[in-house]
Amino acid sequence: MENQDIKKAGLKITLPRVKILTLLEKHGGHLSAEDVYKILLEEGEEIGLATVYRVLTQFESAGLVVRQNFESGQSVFEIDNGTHHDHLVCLKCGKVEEFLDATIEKRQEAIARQHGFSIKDHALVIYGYCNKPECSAE
Amino acid sequence: MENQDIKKAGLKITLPRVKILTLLEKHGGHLSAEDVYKILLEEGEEIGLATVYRVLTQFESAGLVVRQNFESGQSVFEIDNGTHHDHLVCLKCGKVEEFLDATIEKRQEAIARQHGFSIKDHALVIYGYCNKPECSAE
DNA sequence: GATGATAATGATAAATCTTCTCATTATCAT
DNA sequence: ATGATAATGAGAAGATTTATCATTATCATC
Repeated sequence: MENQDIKKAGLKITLPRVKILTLLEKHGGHLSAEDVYKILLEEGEEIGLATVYRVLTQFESAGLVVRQNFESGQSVFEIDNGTHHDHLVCLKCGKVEEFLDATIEKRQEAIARQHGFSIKDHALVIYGYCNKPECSAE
Repeated sequence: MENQDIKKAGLKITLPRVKILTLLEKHGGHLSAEDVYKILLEEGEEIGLATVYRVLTQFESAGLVVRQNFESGQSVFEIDNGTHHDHLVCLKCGKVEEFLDATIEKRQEAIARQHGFSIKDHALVIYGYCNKPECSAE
């Protein structure tokens, strides 16, 4: 029940917040603020773009969603289900796949330690061409 | 001699291009287009911001420089010395350190293969706090 | 269930980063 | 030196995101 998540974050339960969180859960994928705005408009919801940006940032602070900065120039958001993962992005069709590799995670910790960094976060994105016929060529 | 690099890229040797490439080599670090523009202005050069953006993009296409997209929201550029590496970024002071880990590189190849992706590029950035006293405290 | 303090919304303006336009200027092969 | 062509720079414009602020909704309390 996503309403409880919103409340736990110290935020009031409002229609825009419920709509946005529900959409992200339903969609499952990686949506930009503009994506969220357009989809909600198409579904007949009345919502402002500023509200979408504001709510997504609040959800990020609250740990409800995770922000990803791919090369596209705009941030995309996905539900934070608690399991960290990295991304593979197809440069042709934009498909995003997720992966988690224990070896890489461990090495990162070691590298941060070697450099005297206390690791806070990391972003690993592999860019390439997926195996769809129209993408694999190039 | 950087003039040869510019020529090899199929670009005419112009003052702005030489200035920008020289600055990046001299500085060694990671500069944004705005950084490059300001530094050149301070050095008394006459140059337009549009030219800086244009030239940096051309240099990127030519493989002379590498573009990095950190969380800052703006692209930063560094000379491409041919040796790929990843980055550690301090969230407090902005310090950037470089590293290369063979294990991680190999695992990425394997992961891309497993997912049917032909890997084109990747970006790994570890965010954290460096060991300077003013940064290491959370 | 009504009330009121407070937070949230949405339209718009503005900030930020980057690219485009186009008249002027510089480069370089001849 | 000349001329075809590419490059520059100033400003406009585009794209993404944030700030402003009057109006509206939420929710604890009565």
